[in-house]
Amino acid sequence: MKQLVRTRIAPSPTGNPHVGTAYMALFNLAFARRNKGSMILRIEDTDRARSTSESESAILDSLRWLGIEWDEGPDKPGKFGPYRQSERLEIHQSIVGRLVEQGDAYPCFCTSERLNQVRKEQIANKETPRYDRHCLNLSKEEIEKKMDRGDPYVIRMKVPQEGECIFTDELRGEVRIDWKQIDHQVLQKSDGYPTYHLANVVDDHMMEISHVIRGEEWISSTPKHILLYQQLGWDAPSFAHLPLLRNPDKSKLSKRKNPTGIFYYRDAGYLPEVMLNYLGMMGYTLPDQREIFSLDELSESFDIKRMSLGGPIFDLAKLKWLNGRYLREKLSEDDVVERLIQWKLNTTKFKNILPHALQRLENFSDFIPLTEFLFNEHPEITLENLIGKLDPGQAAKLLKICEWELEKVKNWHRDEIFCLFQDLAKTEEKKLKEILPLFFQAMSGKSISLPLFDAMSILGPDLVRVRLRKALGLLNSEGVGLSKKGLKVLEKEYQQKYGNRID
RNA sequence: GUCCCGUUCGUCUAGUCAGGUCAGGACACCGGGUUUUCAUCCCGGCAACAGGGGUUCGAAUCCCCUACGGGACGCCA
Repeated sequence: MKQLVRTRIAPSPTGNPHVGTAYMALFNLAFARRNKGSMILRIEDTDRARSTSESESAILDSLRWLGIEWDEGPDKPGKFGPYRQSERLEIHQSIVGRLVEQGDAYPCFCTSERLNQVRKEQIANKETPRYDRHCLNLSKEEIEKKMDRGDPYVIRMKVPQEGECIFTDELRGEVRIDWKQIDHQVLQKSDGYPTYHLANVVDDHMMEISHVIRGEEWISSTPKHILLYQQLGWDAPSFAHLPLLRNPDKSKLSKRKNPTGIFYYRDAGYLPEVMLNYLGMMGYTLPDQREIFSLDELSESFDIKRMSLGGPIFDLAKLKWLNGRYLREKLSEDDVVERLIQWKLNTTKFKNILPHALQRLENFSDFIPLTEFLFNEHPEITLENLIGKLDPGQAAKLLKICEWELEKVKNWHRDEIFCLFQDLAKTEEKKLKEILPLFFQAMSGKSISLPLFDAMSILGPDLVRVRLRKALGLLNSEGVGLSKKGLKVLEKEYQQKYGNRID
């Protein structure tokens, strides 16, 4: 009797929906459909500090926009819920309790300061950073004493000292990793929430996931997961690790180097079915090698063994070409009109824009030139206009700081952006008026345009980030940007003045 | 640094499992044609089996080593 195929995607709601998530979702879905199984969407929100419900709904929206459908999820109750890990806390804690009782896990009272110190020393001694098992052999009395005192603690897993973990990756075959390489991973944090490793094993088991299809980045922690399955007496699912999408420099796709937000592509005017089609040709070809295909066509013949394992570079040029082909081959003219309206040429969007444009209009024909940059993926900018009266180095610095600061914006609204610029000007000891032309240019390529903060809020974080980066790129290519050294210096300075970066 | 994974045109890839066609297609690029411009479209061109050893009559394909690239090494996922 063949086991029912159940796959899952497990995004963590900690930021902008990422094309990598869509990439994994696509193949999980294709695999599930091909095998008449189901795909589950599970929200991995065990990081209480970073998870937000805005991000969660953004992820759901972005996947829906792409046409990715799940059979069970937080919005689609099924037999195996809840589908949000934060709502499964009791389950996770009881399993952790069981592991402790069995002697497969133990409490650890080490402070993060101590851990950092140990890690530092290990790196200095050229050792592999790893938990030194300081708390492994605490006596019952000691543990009780510390707990009674209310000392914060985590629960760590116990890992064999000898031998190796051997598991089969569906795509790569046998993988062997020495248990010595595996750290005594934290299973439960001091706030009582499980870590990914614990929660994902427990939930995959309880949700009867048959195939774990995830990114290559997880290979090295798979032994931890296998061990947990063993300790809990559960059968492990099959594992298939897909290659990671890459930047043009071959590093793992990151928003610092590439637009990685799903909404970037939506807002820049790409069709969702093109995104899926394009993602589908990253690491995969249909047996007949056709290049234009729908999700259904992909699913119909999908064979995971056909995945190629080299990390594919996400190439905007080919994506653009593909989108062009859909526009002129797959859609009728009526369709295109309809989709164009859906995109930005609609009343809602115009109503959004008009208040900021109205004072600057004399007749209708002013509207398009004035707002053109809101509809343009890449407005043209020139070095001279960009810099204006600023010193080029200063301009580069401001753009970079702004890019970093913008990452901290929680609610992408005019007012918050305004505050950010006020602080920026103050901290850099400039008048707001002095620094704004730079950003007008970076956003619109013009000096006559809409109010900056409103324009930025309409553009959204993804398009804004790319524009800032493009301006920075222009400075660099003209040899007046930030050098590598300059960037390092700036980073330090930034940290002092603005605090840590997040990205 | 340690471990793991990977490597076919600049890019996405076919071919690898079952060794035997000048290594095929697509993007990009270059050239030509159609088009009042541009784009589309059509035709053509450039361009790769990372390197070295084996096994074999024969290796992109099987084995080993090296190099290079990537990933992991968090109370992130």
